[in-house]
Amino acid sequence: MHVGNVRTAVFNWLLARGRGGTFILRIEDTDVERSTRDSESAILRDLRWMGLNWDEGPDVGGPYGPYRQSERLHLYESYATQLLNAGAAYHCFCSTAQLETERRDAVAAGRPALYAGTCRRLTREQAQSRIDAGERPAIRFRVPQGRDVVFGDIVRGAIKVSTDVIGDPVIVRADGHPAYNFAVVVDDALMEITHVIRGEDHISNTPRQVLLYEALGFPLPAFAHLALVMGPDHSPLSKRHGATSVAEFRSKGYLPEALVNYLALIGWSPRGSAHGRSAGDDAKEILPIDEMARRFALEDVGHSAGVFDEEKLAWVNRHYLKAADPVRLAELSVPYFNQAGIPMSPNAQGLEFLASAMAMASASVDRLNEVPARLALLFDYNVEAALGDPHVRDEMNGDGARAVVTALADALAQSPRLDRERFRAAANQVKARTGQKGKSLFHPIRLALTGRAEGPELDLAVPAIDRGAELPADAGIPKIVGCRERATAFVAALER
RNA sequence: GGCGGUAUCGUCUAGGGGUCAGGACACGUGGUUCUCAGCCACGGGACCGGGGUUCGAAUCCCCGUACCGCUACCA
Repeated sequence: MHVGNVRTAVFNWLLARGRGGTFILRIEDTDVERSTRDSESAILRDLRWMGLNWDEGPDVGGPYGPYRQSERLHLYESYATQLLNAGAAYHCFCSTAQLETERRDAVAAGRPALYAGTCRRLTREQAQSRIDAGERPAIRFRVPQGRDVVFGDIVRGAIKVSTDVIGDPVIVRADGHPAYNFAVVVDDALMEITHVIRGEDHISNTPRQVLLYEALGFPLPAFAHLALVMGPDHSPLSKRHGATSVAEFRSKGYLPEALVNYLALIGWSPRGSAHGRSAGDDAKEILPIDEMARRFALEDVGHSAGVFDEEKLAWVNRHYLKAADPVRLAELSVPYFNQAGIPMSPNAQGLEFLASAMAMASASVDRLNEVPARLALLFDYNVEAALGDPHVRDEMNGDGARAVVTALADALAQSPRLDRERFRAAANQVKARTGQKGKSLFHPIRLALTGRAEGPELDLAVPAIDRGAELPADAGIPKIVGCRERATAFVAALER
């Protein structure tokens, strides 16, 4: 599912949930080519992951089923027949080639490119005899000429279109499948849909549909057309802009609540939220989905297209990462460790350990896929690689740094596994022995204990390393070398 | 080509006849007595153009321009 489409789903969901409405999932699978089992299950999977639960749908059923258009063919057929009998629709035998020629001619002549009406005046007898002769016609809706169709749009206000620029649309294809514009009208009416909220690419379809509602004697729902989501170059968001599908954002390690929150912010802001001279609590853009539902109003939705900004998505994601349950984060991170070449399948104890180490990653990372890099210092401690770095070598050539590391190894030699207090005590001991402080004290310690010049706070990292070193082999976590062993190995390597 | 839609910092937006045009992301600077990230503070940065209405227009109206959509027996 494309994020632009889920955003539409988000707005629908928000309205339904905020007003005690019913959120319905209907599968529009009248295009046999494009509609597959996979595409349907992918939609369900993405929607579920996003937390956009539905009250009625193909999987849960409901009083207005079935919820797949492919299972409602008899309904469309019956309404098409009704239209045919009323003279509001007619059979069309025109070939695609003929249609194409007519369209090109119309454009060349500066006329609107619409159906020429060739079969409009065929009598029912003429049509019937051609059908009997084996021709397979489509069914077109007879658009009344010379009047304006006006419909209200909650987002944009009244929209008026002359029927003179609307060609007679095909409502049933030659293969018997209904066309989109027809199927949705029948379904929306039968399913008693009150609000049709969709992308603005459908606004030109709406007049045709309004005409169909009229011809069928159905009451009109409320319409709301949402501006589209664009890429940074202001063209429709597509692959070349990077990730575009829910599945891709999921696999990059965005949290669903963050994606939902961010998507809702494109084209909508809570009334008065960003308003005023100073930012108060109301100015918060971080809003849990239920809170958004409570505040959501279609009237507050913007009119113009919005550019999808992954930087801002990442910012929103960070907020949710910080607030998330560490155990959940630990579970979600496991696949990323495996991808990153840190194979693991933690049991409960391993997970608990991972969760305890999560704080040093979740507060400083944009996405879950960055967690392994942030926590790699736990698992791959490599003295040779560290000393192979010219900068590290350089720093360790200083007498001060050398003394710090040696003193550290000494201090840790007798020490039990470090927790935060013991680490501080050890650091103070080194400080007293060497006279080094601040950066020239802690940076060599960091190098010796993590093998890296940068990383999480040592107060967090050091205890995590030693907790990991105590883990039994069956915890499902790669073996972790403790700080004592690291310091010793580092000094030894330095002396070589 | 025809028809429809849209136009406030780079981006998402608030506002709307008289405002220092506000906030958020991003960016820059400084702080956080180990680093990166984070966090905090401060800073630069916008009303598409032209007419009209009005004492006064970014705001209302018209035209233009740009962008987007539709113009399918796709949805």
